[in-house]
Amino acid sequence: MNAAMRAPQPPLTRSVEDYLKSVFHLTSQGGFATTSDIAGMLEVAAPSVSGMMKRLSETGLIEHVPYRGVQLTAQGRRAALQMIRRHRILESYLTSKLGYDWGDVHVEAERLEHAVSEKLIERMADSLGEPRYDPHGAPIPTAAGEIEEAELVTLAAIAVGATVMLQEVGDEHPARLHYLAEQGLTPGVRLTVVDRQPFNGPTIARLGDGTTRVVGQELALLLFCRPIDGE
Amino acid sequence: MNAAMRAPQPPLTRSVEDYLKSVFHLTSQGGFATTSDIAGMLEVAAPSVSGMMKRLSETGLIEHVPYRGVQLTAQGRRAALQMIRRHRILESYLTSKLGYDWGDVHVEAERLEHAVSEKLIERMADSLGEPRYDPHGAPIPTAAGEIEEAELVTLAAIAVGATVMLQEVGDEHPARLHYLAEQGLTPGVRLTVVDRQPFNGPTIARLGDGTTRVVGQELALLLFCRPIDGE
DNA sequence: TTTGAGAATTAGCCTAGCCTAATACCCTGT
DNA sequence: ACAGGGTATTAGGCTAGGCTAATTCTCAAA
Repeated sequence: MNAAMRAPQPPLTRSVEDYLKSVFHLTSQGGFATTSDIAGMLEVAAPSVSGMMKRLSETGLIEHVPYRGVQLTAQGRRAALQMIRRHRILESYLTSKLGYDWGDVHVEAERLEHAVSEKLIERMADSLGEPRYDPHGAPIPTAAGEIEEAELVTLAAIAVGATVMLQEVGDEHPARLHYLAEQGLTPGVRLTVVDRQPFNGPTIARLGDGTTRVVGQELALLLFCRPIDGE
Repeated sequence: MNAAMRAPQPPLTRSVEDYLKSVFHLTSQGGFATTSDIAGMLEVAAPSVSGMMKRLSETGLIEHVPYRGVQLTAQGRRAALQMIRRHRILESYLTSKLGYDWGDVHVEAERLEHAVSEKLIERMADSLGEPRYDPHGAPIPTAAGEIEEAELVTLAAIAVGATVMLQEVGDEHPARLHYLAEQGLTPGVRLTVVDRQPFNGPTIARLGDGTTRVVGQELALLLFCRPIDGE
C-alpha cells in the first residue's frame, strides 16, 4: 500500500506541470533527475527545486531520494505524458494549420499547453488525423499515455561510412532550427557520414541528393538518427 | 502630467487581465465600475478587489475614485480591448475550425486568452478572414483597438408589434445557449414581437418562418436586438 | 582516512493574490 | 440633522512559488 493515498486531486499548477515535464525528460534514459539538472532546465534556483520536490513527493507525483534525485511515480508519469502530448499536438497543429515555422512552435506551445483542455487537444489531434510525430520528429504520446521509445543516436556518434535516417531534432532553439531547415536537415532525410574531423570537429554528411553538409558538433548532437537496416 | 509615468511595462498577469476585462464590461455603458460589481463578476471577495484596484491605479491602468469606483485609463482600455479581441477571435476560431458548439467556446476561450501570443491571434483571425463578430454576435475589436459600438435593446424591452433583428446573445451560460440554439434564436434572425405577458412575463415572438417562440424574461434579457429600419 | 569541493537542503525572506474580520465612509429615510 | 444599513477599505493572515545565504551531505582524491 503506497504512502500517497488516492486523494481528490486538485488540478496541477503550471509550475507543477513544468517540473513534471522536466523530470520526465531528464529521466528518459533511466536513473534519477538531479536537483541542479532540473534547476538548469527550468531556469530557477536550486532551492526552489528542493522545495518543489518536497511538495511533489508529498502529493505522490515523484519519488524523492534525498541528495540523490527524483523519479516520477506512475501518477507523475501519466501527468507528464499528458503534458507532452499536449505540447506536441499543439506544435503539430500550429505548424500544419496555422503556418507556423518549426522554429517558432516550441515557445508558443510551451504557454498553451497549460491552458488547453483535453477536449481541445483531442479535437486538434482529430483534425490532424492523429499524428504520431511532432514537427521535430518527436513521438506524440497517445491519449492513453503510451509513447514510442526509439533508440536513436546523435549524428555526432555515427561512424564514418554509415548511412542513417534523421529521425528527430532537438526542438528548443528557433535560430538553430531555422538554420537546420535551410540546410535541409529535417526529419526523414537520409544521411551518409562521409567524414569527421578529430577533436570533436564537424561531421561531414552526404544527403540523398548527393550534396554534402558540414555539421558542427553542437548541431550534430541535436540530430537524432536511426541506423538504416542493412548497414 | 500624469502620476503614472510611462514605465517599462511588465507583462500583465492573468488576474490583472481578468480585472481589466471586468472593468471594461462594467463601464461599457459609461460611469464607474464598483468594487462589489467587480467582485461579483470575478467571484472574489470585495477586499481582494480593493487591493487590486490600488495596484492597478498605481500602474496607471485604472482611475480609482475611493468609495466611488473605477474606470479604465486609455492604457487600461487598450489592454482590455486586446483581451476581448483575443477572447472573441478564439471563440470564433474554435467554432469555425474545430467544431465547437457556441455554448462551450466561452469557457475554453477564457483560459486560452491568457496564453496565446499576439501572433497566434492574428494568424487565427487571418485564417478566419478577419471576422467582425464572434459566434454570439459580439463585435470583435480590431488589432488596432477599435470596437464597434451598437445601440442594442434587449428583446424584453421591444414593443409589441415591432420587428427587430437579433444581433447579439449574452455568451456566458452553455445551457442557455444550447437552448437558444435549439429554438433557432441565434444572431441574424428576424423577430416580430407579437405579444408580451404582464408582470415581467414572457415575450411571444414570431420568426421569419412564421413559427413563434415564447421567451421568458430571463432569456429575453440576453437577446440584444437592433430595430429594423422602417418600423 | 581524512578532507574539501560541489551538490543538496534548510532557513528565512519576498511578491502576487486570495481570504476573513474589523473599521471607515456614504447616503437615504426619518 | 442624523442614525443606520450597506458598501468600501484597512488590517492581518495564508499559500504558491520564487530568491539568497547558511548549512549539511556526498564522494573522490590525497
